[in-house]
Amino acid sequence: MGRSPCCEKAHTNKGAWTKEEDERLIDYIRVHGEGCWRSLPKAAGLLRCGKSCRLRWINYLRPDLKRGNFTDEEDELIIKLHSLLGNKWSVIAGRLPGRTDNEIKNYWNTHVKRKLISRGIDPQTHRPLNEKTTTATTTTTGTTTGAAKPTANRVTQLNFENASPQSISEIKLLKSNIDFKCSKNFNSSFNPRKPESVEETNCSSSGMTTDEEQHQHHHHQEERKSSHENKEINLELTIGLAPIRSELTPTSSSNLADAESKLQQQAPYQILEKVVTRGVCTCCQLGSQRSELCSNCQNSNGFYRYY
DNA sequence: AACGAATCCAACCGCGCATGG
DNA sequence: GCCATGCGCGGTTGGATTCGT
Repeated sequence: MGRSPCCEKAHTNKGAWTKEEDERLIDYIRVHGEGCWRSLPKAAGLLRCGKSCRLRWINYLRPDLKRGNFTDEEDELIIKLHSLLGNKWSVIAGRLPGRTDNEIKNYWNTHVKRKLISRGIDPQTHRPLNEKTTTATTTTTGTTTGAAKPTANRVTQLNFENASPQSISEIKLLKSNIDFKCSKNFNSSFNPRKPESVEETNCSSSGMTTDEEQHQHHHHQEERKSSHENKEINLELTIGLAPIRSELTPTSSSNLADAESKLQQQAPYQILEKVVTRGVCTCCQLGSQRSELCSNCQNSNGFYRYY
């Protein structure tokens, strides 16, 4: 039952890394490159599990890491991206060169949360703390800095038992603007550590389901959920743009103006305005760690494709 | 100076996804 | 289609450090 352990724990070191271990790991990766983390420790002569090596490299040893305090610009960017993406630290990290998901996550929990609260903004919803948009009560435990409670759920469950019909319809409307992770293609293509798939699936129409298929899929999901959602909506906050994307994948430049105006209508995610007006495709904004823009996204009229 | 509280952050853990046999 | 495996992600932990009294 269950998966086999990632390594033989009895023979691995744990805890803080020594300088010697760091050097061994750096030397090995310098020669052989990243990857094959499972076999790396043995090959490099390290008594660590592969996961541990990977983490140490990604979060601490990578040469392109930027150390030191976050700038105000980085601060604001993190807040904006979090309002868009939620706790997708790796995606957010993809937009902050030299920063790791772990670093951003820690920074968020220790600094940014507090900053937002002091501004009267709910760090989870990015709405004013005293705003009552619905009578819904979230079951996510409100965590204060450094006092994270063990909530294994990655899904925000909302209880709508006491919600008014108007609130429920508002929520449904919002929900219809949100992709409930219904498109696996989109999800996997969002992985910043797989830029090739970003380009293949996001930046070209090939390899994607058609708009019609996506609508049907979405519709079926809606039907399945509809009998339950008055009481409890499973509001998966991970990615919020697939339906928008399907509308906005422009096939001609004439569609771009429509696309832009539609994007700007997505009121709950006003941050999109900024993404759009910056004139950079979301695939490059969010997905790719490469500094240059993906060529498939560029259009002759100066716009980029949005997803 | 001493002590407890608060904070920071590197590292660990467990789960989900992708992939290949 | 099923299963095993590897990797990556997000949540959490706990030791180290800083702060306040």
